[in-house]
Amino acid sequence: MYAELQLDNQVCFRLYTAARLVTQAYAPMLTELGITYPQYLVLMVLWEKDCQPVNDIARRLLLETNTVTPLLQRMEKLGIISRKRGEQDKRQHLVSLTVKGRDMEQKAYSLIPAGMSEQLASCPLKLEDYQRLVQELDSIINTFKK
Amino acid sequence: MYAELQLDNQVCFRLYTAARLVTQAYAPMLTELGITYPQYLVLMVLWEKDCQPVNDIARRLLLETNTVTPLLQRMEKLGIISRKRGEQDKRQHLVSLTVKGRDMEQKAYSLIPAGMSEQLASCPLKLEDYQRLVQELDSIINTFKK
DNA sequence: ATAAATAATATCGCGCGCGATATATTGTTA
DNA sequence: TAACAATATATCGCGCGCGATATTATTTAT
Repeated sequence: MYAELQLDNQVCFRLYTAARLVTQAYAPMLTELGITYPQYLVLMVLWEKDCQPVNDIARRLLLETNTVTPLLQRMEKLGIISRKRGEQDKRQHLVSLTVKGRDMEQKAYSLIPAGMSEQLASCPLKLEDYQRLVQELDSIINTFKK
Repeated sequence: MYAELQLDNQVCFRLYTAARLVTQAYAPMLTELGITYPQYLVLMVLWEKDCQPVNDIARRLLLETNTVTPLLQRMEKLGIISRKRGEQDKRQHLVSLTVKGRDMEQKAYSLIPAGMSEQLASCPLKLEDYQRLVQELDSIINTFKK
């Protein structure tokens, strides 16, 4: 019985579980939008700045391009983004929002903050707790990112 | 530009990213053990209490049985667990460690705490920060678990 | 005791993540 | 400028997670 190997002492298990459960909490709203959580992340990146190469999106999300490329292909099939080859650098694929993808921002804004805050009503954490949590998570992310 | 839809304001994106990156940090040690992170979670559950039905393992990890069943099937092929039908309840599949699975605890103990603390050396978080983080994550997990 | 409801596990399909590898384009260097 | 290295993206294979559904065994109700 090594304390270091007990499930109840694992930070990583809690991160893994919390991430899964919170992502699941997004599902009802995202289903209404017709997308998944990783697709929603891509949309947030593009809502902030449209027309970005695959690499920039991947770097922003700290994902590999071999994860992002198929994600973008599925989003293209859904008609929410389009891809075109870069003009000065023909290796790049520039990813842009379609009208449908751009219009989804309004609907997301009307669904997601309200939907999440409703579900978070019973969570005992206060604003300052979330702020500290964000800083702690950023410390961990910065420690492990390449 | 809705602040609520900006990537930098998302707790969930940080949970998702931190979970991925910390799980990746386990990979070198787990590769040496020949297992994945979810398989390591199952082993921790069984090291604590051997011979459990699929449901108990799934509940402990807050996973669905349709995730755990194939995970256990792969672990059985690896020779680290065995499954047998319950005697009083023949619907159950009781999962037990093999000798190989039990012996992996020693090796895990020699590899993982040291390997992780080495990688965490550059992380600015202190013991009390981790303790608070654990409590905050537990609040979130308890809010969203069924 | 038999039918219906419930429970435990398994199967299927799909979307990630990611290591490994391939392809095409650009940059660099001899 | 020809060879080589580096870069951007894509493809492939596999292991999750999970919604939906199926199968088998147990429990409950009639």
